[in-house]
Amino acid sequence: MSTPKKFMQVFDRLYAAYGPQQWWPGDTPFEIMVGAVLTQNTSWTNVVKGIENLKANQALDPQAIVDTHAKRLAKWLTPVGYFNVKARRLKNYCTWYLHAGQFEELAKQDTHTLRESLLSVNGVGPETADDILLYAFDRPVFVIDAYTRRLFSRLAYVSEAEKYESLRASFENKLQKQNDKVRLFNEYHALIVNHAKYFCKTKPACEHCCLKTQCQY
DNA sequence: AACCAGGAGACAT
DNA sequence: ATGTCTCATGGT
Repeated sequence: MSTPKKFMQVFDRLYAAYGPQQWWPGDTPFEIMVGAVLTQNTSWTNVVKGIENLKANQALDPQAIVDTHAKRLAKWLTPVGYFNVKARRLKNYCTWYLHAGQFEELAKQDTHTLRESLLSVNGVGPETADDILLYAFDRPVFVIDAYTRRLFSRLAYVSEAEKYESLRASFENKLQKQNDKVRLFNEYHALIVNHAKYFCKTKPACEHCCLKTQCQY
């Protein structure tokens, strides 16, 4: 149905409109991992405040997070929203992360093994896992999020009902022949998220406005 | 003042 | 396998 060329044309238009995005916002792989968990169904501006709180308490560290009582952790995560679940999820993640030997050991694993291991953590679903794989471990996986679904279903390149794994496989397949997929996937997902600011606000959305820099409808 | 944000898990059907 | 509910603050 949609050709690989179309998927690159969308990328080219987004890149031409917005330029390189310099993702993921975060200084270290671990900070990226924390951000990936905290941003679940949450705006990034809220996540920043939570990460600032962690930093201010010397708690942007896996051992510190494991050692911090959930109640105290949740308090730091207040501005993030879902602070009780996310405190629990962060602790789950950090327990796994420390047990697995942190970045150095995990970086030795092949992408599939690492992905399955990430998904075994309670609180890490497919999108969070792929955020971490792409942005912390530089693996060529295409992240599917709500914006990706919305944009490409509005463009009628995919159906709204398509499931996560199917979409991911589809995107990765369409872009298989591109070189430097890590960089491409990195920019592509970031551009889609950035572009979401300009999504058509009308309901139902018009089908053709979603790739214009400024929707005038 | 409703509505949504860079999802995921528990649970019922 | 597929729906529905819950989690929660902050910005429009």
